[in-house]
Amino acid sequence: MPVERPRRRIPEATVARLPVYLRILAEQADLEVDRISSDRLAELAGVNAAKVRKDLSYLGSYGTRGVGYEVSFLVYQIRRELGLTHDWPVVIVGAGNLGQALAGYGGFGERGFPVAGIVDVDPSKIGTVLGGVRVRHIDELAQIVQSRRVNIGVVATPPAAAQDAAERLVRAGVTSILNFAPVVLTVPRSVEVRKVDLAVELQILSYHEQRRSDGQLRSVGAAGISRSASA
Amino acid sequence: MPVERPRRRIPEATVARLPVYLRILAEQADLEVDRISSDRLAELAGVNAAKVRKDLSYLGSYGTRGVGYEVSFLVYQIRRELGLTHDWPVVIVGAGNLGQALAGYGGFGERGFPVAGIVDVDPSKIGTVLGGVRVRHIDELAQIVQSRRVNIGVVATPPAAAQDAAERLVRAGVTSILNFAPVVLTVPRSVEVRKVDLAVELQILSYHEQRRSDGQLRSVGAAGISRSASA
DNA sequence: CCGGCTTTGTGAATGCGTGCACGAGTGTCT
DNA sequence: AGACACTCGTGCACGCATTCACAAAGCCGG
Repeated sequence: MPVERPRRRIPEATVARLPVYLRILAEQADLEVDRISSDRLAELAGVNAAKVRKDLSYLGSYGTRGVGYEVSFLVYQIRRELGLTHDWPVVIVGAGNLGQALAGYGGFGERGFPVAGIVDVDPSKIGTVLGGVRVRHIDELAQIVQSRRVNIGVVATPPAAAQDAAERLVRAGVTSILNFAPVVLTVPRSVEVRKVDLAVELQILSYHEQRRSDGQLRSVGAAGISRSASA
Repeated sequence: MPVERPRRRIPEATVARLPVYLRILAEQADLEVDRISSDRLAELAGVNAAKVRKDLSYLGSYGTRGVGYEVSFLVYQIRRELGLTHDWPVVIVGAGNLGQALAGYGGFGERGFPVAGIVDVDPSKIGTVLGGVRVRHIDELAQIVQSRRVNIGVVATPPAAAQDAAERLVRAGVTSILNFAPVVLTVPRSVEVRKVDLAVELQILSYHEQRRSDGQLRSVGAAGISRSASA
């Protein structure tokens, strides 16, 4: 009876915000703040206060009316709900530019996602050490996944190799994939995929920039747009 | 009168998918495919065919009933709508692990987002060359933004420096920001911000993993889950 | 030129997410 | 003890996004 079951299924939109709340709450805890209102948390998270309350209500009624939420308790509850009570080792496929940066980025392990292994096909890369982890051959993937109980794989290969990487991960037993390659991965429905695509993000920004200038300036010299930009 | 005005405002969800369609269509064009149906495009993009048609209908009625869409024409229309008819130089703030990877990642310039500059505060990094671009001091930011007509800034600093970086970008005249730092940026409403947060993505995956194992296995040995993993 | 086949474009139904508004607790001060 | 100020939890209404389903439109073969 150590844990209560989550009352209901938590909406995806809420799941996506919980990590943000968690980070902010952890910061507040470091600042010795022990209680926080939905208003304040909303402000720090850049969202609406009602949304914060509704989001948190999915975890249970852990606030106190007239007072707010106890920071450390909320941190605990969110961590529990997100499954962050233990580490989730990850394996990175692709030791190129991006794979190296990911491995070198310390924040991974700190935040509960230690790099259990990095693999690549390129023999020249194998054996090099990135962020304290030795690059191994991709054929060792299954072995790593099984011995280290890895559930999450990261695809950091060139686009052409991404689908193959994903299939290898799935065959090895991985059930969640974070995909950095600009490719739509095809995987069994039971596997959860999230993608991070820089080009897509930039193109979305481009759309808004284009729209901004469209129907405004017709003059050719796109001079100083700056100024009047106060926070 | 060279362009028709976009008929209506395009929904954000659609804007986020257009880049995906665009990439796929460009690939198809390379494969000498000159016509494509919404069904096929939906399959390649991993979405519903009706959604593809509705999305494309926001650009105008560019399909032919009974036939499909002409690939090259669609590519042109989407590029135009996304504002990809010309380059958008970007400036990167932060030449650390991530900034270096971003600069080194060639795909940036190729896709219409050349790196106009990289800046950092750390004197030891200034002068080094990343991906063909020399790292300059952050005080030169405004000068770079203005002389190169930069509208898009990338924040690749440590968390503690991100807000300051964003403010400097805004003051320099940047109107869109892509934020890689795990921090909620506060900027004027007129500035568009998109964030890419690895920790958040991993924590979302963690949630689903946790949920998967919850209420299922009570046994300790989490053996081979693989097999039966066909696309 | 007609009938059948294909595929688009879109109205309508449904579902999901957001934000308001307010009742229901809680703490504080007199 | 009672009144007041504060803040949570949530019902409700609204708007956006997704999906279905079908009429409209184009192609082709005979």
